[in-house]
Amino acid sequence: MEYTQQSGAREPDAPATREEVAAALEQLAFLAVRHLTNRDISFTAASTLGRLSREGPSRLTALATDEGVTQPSMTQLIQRLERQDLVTRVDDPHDGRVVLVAITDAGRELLAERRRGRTNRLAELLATLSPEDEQALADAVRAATPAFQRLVESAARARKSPGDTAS
Amino acid sequence: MEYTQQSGAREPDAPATREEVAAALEQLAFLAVRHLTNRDISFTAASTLGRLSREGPSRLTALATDEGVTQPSMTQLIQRLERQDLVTRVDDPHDGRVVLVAITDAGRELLAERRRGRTNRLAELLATLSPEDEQALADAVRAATPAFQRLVESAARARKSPGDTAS
DNA sequence: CCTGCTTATATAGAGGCATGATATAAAACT
DNA sequence: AGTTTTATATCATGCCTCTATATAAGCAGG
Repeated sequence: MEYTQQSGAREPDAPATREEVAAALEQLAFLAVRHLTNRDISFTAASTLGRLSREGPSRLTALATDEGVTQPSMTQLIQRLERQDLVTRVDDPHDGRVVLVAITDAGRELLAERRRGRTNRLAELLATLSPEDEQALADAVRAATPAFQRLVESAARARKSPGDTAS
Repeated sequence: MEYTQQSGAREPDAPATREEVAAALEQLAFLAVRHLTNRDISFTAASTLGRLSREGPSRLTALATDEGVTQPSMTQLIQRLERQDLVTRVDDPHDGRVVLVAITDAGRELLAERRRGRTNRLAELLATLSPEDEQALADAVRAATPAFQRLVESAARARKSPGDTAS
């Protein structure tokens, strides 16, 4: 714990505190969840499909740990996705225990479809803003992207080695 | 549909497109769900509690429509929250049909606890960044906040009057 | 007052999604 | 060969959501 927990009133020119950034990111997250979420498949399902799309066929247990769910949860999820023809299962010739899960073309199409839907909804939302606001938002996104990218990577690492404060 | 759907290659100095903003928000949503989510209660449960905290006792049906779930879903959710002593139900003296749902002190405490947890986790994450990255993120958040605030309000209005493209 | 319409909430049944505990089977290691 | 470890599956349970339907209170007209 090396950050300082500030809670008093701030001067007008003071830099944004971590708490400010946290609050803003939180609000952003709520917006994202409420307006960019498709109801068709679950978050874990979408995330797993995306992973299979990026990284190719994977073992069940690897998927489970990467997605942060238990192995039985992943088994069930894969069974459902299989029923929907979004993934297929192939036995590993080198190891009779493992099952390799691979995304199907239908799975890829679903991912693309979801992405289109999200982008369109967001575009509609952005279209309600004034051009100045939209520009400000776009500039901020541009400016923040590299740092945010590293934040996401750091977060991914944090998941692997759980030095977290228990929650 | 008055926005233009751009999809070609972009010049290096081109302004951020809506697709870029969408991608950024998407990544943020993933980060949020993976790292800012407490497993104790669901998203809808937390959001409903927050609403009850902000807006005071409300009818079941009003909560359902505001949260975008069906009335039976809200009935069940409230039943669960009631079992956990996070909300209470009071009969409306003016209308024998309605049940007013109110947050309890325990509910408020849970909200505060969750917020503390999220902020702390995010602060830890931010602390892993270089000072430059953290500054960049803070500056971007500051710059984007007013526009983003209006975006959130616009989004809230959009939920009320569903002129959406079906998804 | 009684019939019928609307509104507010509840119940029933089904499926997705997660869990912990446990079973099975293949691989690996004495 | 026997034991342990690894990979996956199954079971029972609970949350969360849905659609369809039931109950019950308010409301309107005869």
